[in-house]
Amino acid sequence: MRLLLIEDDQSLADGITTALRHAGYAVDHAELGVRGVALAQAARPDLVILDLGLPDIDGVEVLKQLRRRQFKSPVLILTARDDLASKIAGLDAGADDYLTKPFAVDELLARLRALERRVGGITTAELRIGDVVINTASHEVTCGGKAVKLSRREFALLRALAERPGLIQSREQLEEKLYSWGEEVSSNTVDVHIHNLRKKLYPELIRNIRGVGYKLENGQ
Amino acid sequence: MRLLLIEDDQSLADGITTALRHAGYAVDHAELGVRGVALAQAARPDLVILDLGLPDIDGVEVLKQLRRRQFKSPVLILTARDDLASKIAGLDAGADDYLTKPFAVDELLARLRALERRVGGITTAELRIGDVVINTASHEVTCGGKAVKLSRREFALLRALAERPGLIQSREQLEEKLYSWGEEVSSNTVDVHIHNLRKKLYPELIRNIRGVGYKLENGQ
DNA sequence: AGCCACTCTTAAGTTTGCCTTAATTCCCGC
DNA sequence: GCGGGAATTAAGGCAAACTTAAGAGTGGCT
Repeated sequence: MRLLLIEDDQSLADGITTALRHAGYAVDHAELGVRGVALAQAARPDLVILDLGLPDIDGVEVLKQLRRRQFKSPVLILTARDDLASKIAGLDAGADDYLTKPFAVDELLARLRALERRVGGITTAELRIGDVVINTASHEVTCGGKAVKLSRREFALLRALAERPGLIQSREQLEEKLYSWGEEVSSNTVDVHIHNLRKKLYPELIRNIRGVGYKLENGQ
Repeated sequence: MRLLLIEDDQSLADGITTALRHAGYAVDHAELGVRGVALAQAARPDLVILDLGLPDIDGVEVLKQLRRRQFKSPVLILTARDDLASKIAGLDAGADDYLTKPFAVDELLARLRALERRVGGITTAELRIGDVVINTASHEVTCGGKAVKLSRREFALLRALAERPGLIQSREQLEEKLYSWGEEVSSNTVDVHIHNLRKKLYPELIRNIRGVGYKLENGQ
C-alpha cells in the first residue's frame, strides 16, 4: 500500500512517516504543494495525507488540482483545530476525510484503514484466502486457526497479494507496493520474503508463474 | 491488452505503434477522429491514446462522442506542450490522463501501465473462443471447463491469436508480439508453440493457412 | 548508552522447467 | 511425384525461481 504525505513541518512529517512505514506503508513525502501534485502523478499512491497549511500553494488548491487531473485515490486532509472554513472547503474540493491537529498517530492509522476499505469496497478489516485470515487492523495473521507471526515486510507482501487474489503481480509491481522512494532494493528480496511466507504459512498459497509474477490462489 | 491509437502524424504513429506492440499490446490505429470513434466501438479496446490535434474533428469532441456512447475504457490524451486549454477541456470531457508532446516512449508506457492498474479490476480480463476461456489477469486457461496449464510463451501466443479471432497472422507478426527488441529468434519456435497449444487444447482450434499464417477459428 | 534479538537485504549456489534448436517426417498443392 | 511449407519430436542450454546463510541494520530493553 503506497501513500503520499504532503506536509511541510519537517519533524511532524518525520514522525508520521516512520509510524506509517512501521505500519507497512510505502511512504513518499513532499514538503510543498507543487511537489505533492507532481509526486501524486508520478508515484500513483493509493492514499494521500494532505496538510492544508502549506507554505507555497493553499492545500485546498492542491487538492483541486489533483482532482482536476483525475486523481482518484482518497485524500485525508490535516487542518488546524480552529480552521473550520478550509476544512469545509477541503471536503468540498474532494477530500474523503479529515483530521484536526494535533492528533494521535493511532487515530490517523485507523482513519486510513477506513479509507482503504471504503474505496476497496471491502467492509471488514479481514482478508481471507482459503484458511488464511489477514487482519489489516491488528496486523495479525492466522493460518488454519493458528496464529502466525509475520514481520513487517512479510505482512505487507502478503497483504498486497491478498488484496487482489488470483491476480498475477510482477516482482516490480510488488516492490512498488512495499518500498518508498529512495528505499528501492536491488536484489531478490521479494523472492526471499515469498519464500519465508510460504514456510510460515503453506507453500501452495503463493504461486509463481514463471516469467510473469506471483499470485495467490483464488481462495475457495 | 488491446489498445487504440488515434493519431494523424504518420511517423509518430508508427513509432508509438511498434513500441507498444513490442510491449505486448495489440494496437489498432486510426488517423482520423471519425475513424477513431468507429474503431473504438468496433474493436472495443481496453485503452485509448488520443491526440487532441486531429485534422478532421477536434480531439476533445472525439472524446465527448466516445463517452456519450458509453465508452468506458480509459483514455490518455496527447497535447502540445502549450495547449493548456484543450488539455483541461480533455480532462473535463473524461480523459483519464494526459501527456504533453514531445514525450519519451518509456513515459508513455509507464502511464499506460498506471492506467491499466487503475482499471485493472474493472475491465473483464477474459477472452473466449469457443469453449476456451482465457483469463489474462491470472493467466489461467480453461478448455471445456477443465484447467489447462500453459507456459508463458504459449499463453502469449494464444492470447495474441485470441485478441483477433478469425484474423490470419503470419509467423513474423506473431513473433513480434512474443518477443521484444533484441530477442529475435531464428527458427520455428512459433511452430513448436502452436503445436504444443494444439496438443494441450484441441487441434482444430488453431488453423494454418498455408503460406500465410495462423488464425483462431471464429468462436461459434 | 550498550547489549540483545530480530528482521531485512544481499549474494551465491542449486534446482527446475521452459524455450529454442534442429533434424526428421508429413502433407498440401502443383 | 516433387518441392516446400508445416508438423512433430527430443535434447541441450539457459534463465528464472528457490534456497540458504551471513552480515548489516534496527529497535527494544535494561
